[in-house]
Amino acid sequence: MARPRSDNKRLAILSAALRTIAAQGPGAATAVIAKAAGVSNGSLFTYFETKATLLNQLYLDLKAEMAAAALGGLPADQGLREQLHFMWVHWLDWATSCPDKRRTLAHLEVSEEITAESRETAHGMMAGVARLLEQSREHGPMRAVPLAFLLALLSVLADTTTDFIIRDPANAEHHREAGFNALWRMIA
Amino acid sequence: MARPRSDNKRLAILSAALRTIAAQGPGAATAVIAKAAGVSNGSLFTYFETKATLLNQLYLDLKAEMAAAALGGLPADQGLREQLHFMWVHWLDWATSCPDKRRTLAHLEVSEEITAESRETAHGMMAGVARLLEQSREHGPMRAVPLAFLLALLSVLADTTTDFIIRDPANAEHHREAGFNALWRMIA
Amino acid sequence: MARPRSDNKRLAILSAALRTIAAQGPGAATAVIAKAAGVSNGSLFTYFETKATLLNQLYLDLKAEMAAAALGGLPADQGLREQLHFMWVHWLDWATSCPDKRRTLAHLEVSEEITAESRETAHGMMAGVARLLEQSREHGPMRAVPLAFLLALLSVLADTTTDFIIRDPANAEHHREAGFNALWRMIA
Amino acid sequence: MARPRSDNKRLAILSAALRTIAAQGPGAATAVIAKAAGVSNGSLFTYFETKATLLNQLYLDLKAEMAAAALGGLPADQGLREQLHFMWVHWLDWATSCPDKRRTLAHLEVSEEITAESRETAHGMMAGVARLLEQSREHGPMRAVPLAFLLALLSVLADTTTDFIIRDPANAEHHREAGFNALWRMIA
DNA sequence: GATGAATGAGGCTTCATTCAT
DNA sequence: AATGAATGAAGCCTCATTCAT
Repeated sequence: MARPRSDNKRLAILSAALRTIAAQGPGAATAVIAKAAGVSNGSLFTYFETKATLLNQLYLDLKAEMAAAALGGLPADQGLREQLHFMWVHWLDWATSCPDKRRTLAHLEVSEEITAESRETAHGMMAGVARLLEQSREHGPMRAVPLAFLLALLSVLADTTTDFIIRDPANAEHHREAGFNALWRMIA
Repeated sequence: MARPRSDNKRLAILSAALRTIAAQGPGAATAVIAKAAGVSNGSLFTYFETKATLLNQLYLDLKAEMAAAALGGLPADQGLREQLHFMWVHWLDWATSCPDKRRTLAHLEVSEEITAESRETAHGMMAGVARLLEQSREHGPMRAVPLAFLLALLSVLADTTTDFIIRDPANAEHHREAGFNALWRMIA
Repeated sequence: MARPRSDNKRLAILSAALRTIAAQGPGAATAVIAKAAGVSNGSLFTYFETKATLLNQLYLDLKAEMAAAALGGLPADQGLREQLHFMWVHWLDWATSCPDKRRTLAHLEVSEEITAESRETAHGMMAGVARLLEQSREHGPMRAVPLAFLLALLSVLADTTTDFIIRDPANAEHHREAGFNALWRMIA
Repeated sequence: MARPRSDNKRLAILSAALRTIAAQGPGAATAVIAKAAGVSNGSLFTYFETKATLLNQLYLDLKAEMAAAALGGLPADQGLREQLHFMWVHWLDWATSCPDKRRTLAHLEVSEEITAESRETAHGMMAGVARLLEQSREHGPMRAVPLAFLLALLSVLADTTTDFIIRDPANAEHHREAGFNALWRMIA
């Protein structure tokens, strides 16, 4: 099977999967996703060999988008705290402004269908974040723990903070800063 | 009087569900769970009206067990930091010593099948932890954030730390303390 | 298995079956019937070897009761038309006053579970009605058709008339007489 | 364009349902019907959303066919008695020549699965018969009873007569005329 | 005998994937 | 390549009947 031609269709499927999974979880039927994409039942399988393939791709796309949002435009000329704060703000902005993406990502993160390889790749996308973290903690109390540990902590902190912002958007900025300060106290 | 409903069997089903879901996720077939419990296909449904019922029950049991582990034997006569540390240690001990329970709980936590009511009940089980947290942060930098936020942070910190201990058991104690110190820096 | 002792229980089951089947059709679960009878699940099967046995017994009981209602107190000293009218009135009275019995009988009449033998036996219960019919049509236009045909016609006439009485009870007497007159015109 | 939904297959399923239900009643398993239709288990559900849908469709089809048989080619230029007789003959011809259809229709008529709407629609198909009946009874003894009552009587008369023809086909014509004469005496 | 738990064969329906058009 | 019908393996749950207590 050659590479299918229409990139549009491929993207439509990915986007439909995003919306559908946000609403129904990863158990959403491929037929439903296809219909949401305006594409036939069977076409889905010319673009993605398998439902798992689609899920993994979606996972990687979302992770990449999230990483890009977090890392884009980092003010390299400023202090570490400012850079980390910048990243934090953009990460949370992304997460709170696309609740579907966040929700779907949360679903996929715990899905059995996502392969170890995908998780590996996704991990790599956060290299920039990791680097920033590495520098930030260099002289701090967590200078000796595995970096991966720190990264995981950052991730769940961001996630939890996002939850609270979504639940109580009136105090978005307040929660955001509280979360960041907690993070900074932890590592620096 | 007829054969009484056997508590053993009930527990066997719960335990089989635990093991099976740890391995296959909440999508595990009831038939598989039944067989793992050494019970007939239909018997499962005399003990649990529905698959969802079983899942919710399992969720509540695990939560209760976790809360009990975390809160049992709290040294009320010691300082807050000591008490919180005590809780932290016992919580992580429980989580690292029953990886299946932890894994299953993680699965259920994000499952669509768990009702709001169950989550509510589970939340109530953590009241003791919440109280401890409340006192610990009373004069600290997070004295103004919603307690629920703090509780959530504690929970994901514990979870993440557990992950690292399981992945690298040789340094269990080290990770455990690193996690606790991070927590304490955050809140106190 | 010896003859079980409690006739009460046997009757309770029969009566529960009557009510339950009226409401849910012959597909009603034996467990439901047992519970309605205030009897255990398994007891039902010490009184009736099989669900089919129960259904057939119920069928026969209802048929017998209906026949008895129709034939009881027949004024043997009066004319044929009067006797047939008497029977007609009592038949319809019975049918309209116990809608559950009628409904259940209708269900059983078309059930696959009722054996040919039961139908035979039930047929025999209508011998009195048949005799009356035989005499009534003796010199009429239907003197040559099989008696069974006539009996069947009488039966469906009565049934249909009952339907209309139940649907429009305000004109019960009117429908009843219209039905009888139609019958009489047909046969005499 | 994909393989179009095959009318053949649809009809095969309907026909298999007809045969299977005639033999086993409306409790017949969808799997059995599918196999009888030479179709996969799941295909049945691409043609009929639900077992109930299939049953209702079958009911309507049979009713329509029966009505068409009864009303087709009505000699409008002849007297009422002749027209009614014509209808009677054709109705009975249809019923006796397709015993399966008749049997299945009888089963469906009393099934819980047939919706009120289907019954309504089916009722409408008999409008032609109703009209004929209306005219026939206009000056007769039943001129005052509800037309629906008459229609019901006609229906059970036809049904009962069919039974006897099937049971004793040697005297088909005889039974047929006896039935018709009884009907005519009743209404005209 | 009475009870109700235990059994396991189906029943209906969904769904990922394949295949004819 | 696109379509959507076809497939059949599960999945959850029901239920008549049996059996331990």
